[in-house]
Amino acid sequence: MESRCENCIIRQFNSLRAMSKEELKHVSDSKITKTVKKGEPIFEEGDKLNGVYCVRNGISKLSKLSANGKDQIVKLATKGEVLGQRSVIAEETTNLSAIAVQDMEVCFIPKESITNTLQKNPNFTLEVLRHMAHDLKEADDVIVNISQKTVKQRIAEAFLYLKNNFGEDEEGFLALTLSREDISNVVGTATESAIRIISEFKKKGLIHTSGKKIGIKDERKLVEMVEGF
Amino acid sequence: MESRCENCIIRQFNSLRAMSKEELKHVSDSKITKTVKKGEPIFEEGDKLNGVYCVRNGISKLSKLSANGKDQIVKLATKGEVLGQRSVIAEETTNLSAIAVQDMEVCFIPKESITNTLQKNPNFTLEVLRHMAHDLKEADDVIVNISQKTVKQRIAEAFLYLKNNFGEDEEGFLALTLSREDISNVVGTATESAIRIISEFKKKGLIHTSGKKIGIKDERKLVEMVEGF
DNA sequence: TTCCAAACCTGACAATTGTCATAGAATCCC
DNA sequence: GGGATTCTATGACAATTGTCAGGTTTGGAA
Repeated sequence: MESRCENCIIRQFNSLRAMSKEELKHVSDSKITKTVKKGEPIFEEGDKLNGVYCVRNGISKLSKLSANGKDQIVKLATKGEVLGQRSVIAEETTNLSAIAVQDMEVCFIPKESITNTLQKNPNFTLEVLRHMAHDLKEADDVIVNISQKTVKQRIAEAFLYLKNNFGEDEEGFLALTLSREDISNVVGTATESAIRIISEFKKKGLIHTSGKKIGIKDERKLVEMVEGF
Repeated sequence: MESRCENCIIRQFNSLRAMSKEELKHVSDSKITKTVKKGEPIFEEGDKLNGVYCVRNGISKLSKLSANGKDQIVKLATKGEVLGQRSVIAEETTNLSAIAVQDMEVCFIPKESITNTLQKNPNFTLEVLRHMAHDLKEADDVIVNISQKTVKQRIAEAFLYLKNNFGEDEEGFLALTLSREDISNVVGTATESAIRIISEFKKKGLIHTSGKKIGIKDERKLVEMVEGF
């Protein structure tokens, strides 16, 4: 069991790689490793976070509750991503809930380690800034997609996204299995609509399913659908 | 005519305030002040930006073209905001177009001044980071609103937003007058739908209009509508 | 294994929204 | 000032999407 941040490979994927040896050591000494079971929250909307969570394993959905009682999933975060950064930097309660969609292993890093380094190590700050710039661009893309594409297109796009970002298992099913409700919360539609469209895709031979698992059968047609043909 | 950044009040509202005297001097020496007429672009989606633009006056819409040929307005930027930061930091072409919706005065700041300072002045970097964290949160909110609220609710919300952020003129009309098309691009709907709903609001006495100008008449009802009553 | 709850699925219908067509109003430019 | 162009407005209709109301299946706990 690898328990020192200095030796943690995950670090290479996020802004922690810009930390100095000493800073990392400090982080490692103060961090707490936690396991989170599927369905359990890491934190919830409105929480005041005392640190950030570095994802070592598993996948989390970041969602926000809307006035009508439905969750909107804003992002899916996987290994290497750091959750709660925005909230710690802005010194605000978090605007999102983070809930595990798979069993997870995360490292809690107290905010002092982060804020100290932010003030002293410009490379680290810049690295964090770059990550946030990337997130912001992705958020802009989501806005455009959600407002200008039909539900059908958004669902097709979601499947392609899942394949490209989380891959497939040996049998050709998407490695990340989401419930129909989660899918509908990603694309921002009613669960029934999502189910209906999934059935339609199955009938048309675009995908195949086995229980909750979904496999992509005709990627090209899905791409065409996303692009509006 | 105030032309030195050191003396520019606008600076107090953005991350430039975290710059040192010398850094500001350098920025001031290298900046170029431009005027942009209503309807003209400051930059367009896909441009490689050689710097950022600090808004001294006027308002710009930040938009992105979707596959179906419609623009989606992602943000309205006013006095004090810095445009193009994300793109310069991520060293990518810009993902958004910035077009003036009012006559504007902007200062172009070459990216070297920015990137140099980012590497040397952690306070500045942190300040930029805070601003971006704020933008990201706002983007999350937009995602939830657009996907979970009806067009009617989003239009009501847009009017309230315009009032709160840009104020009203002496006669009680919203100070920022947008075309019906821009309004529809803010809320992500067809222009005809936006027009229809505006007419409906007028009939119900929620707003009054005079040409393109729109004034809020019954703010409480609008708020209730946004919240789903 | 069996039972229960949760998740999935489908139909019927209504509400919302987009599209197309057309006409009037405002604005710009010569 | 007048004509062209763009913006606003409205009707009619179709397509999309949401809601409600049932079913069936699945998965996990007792």
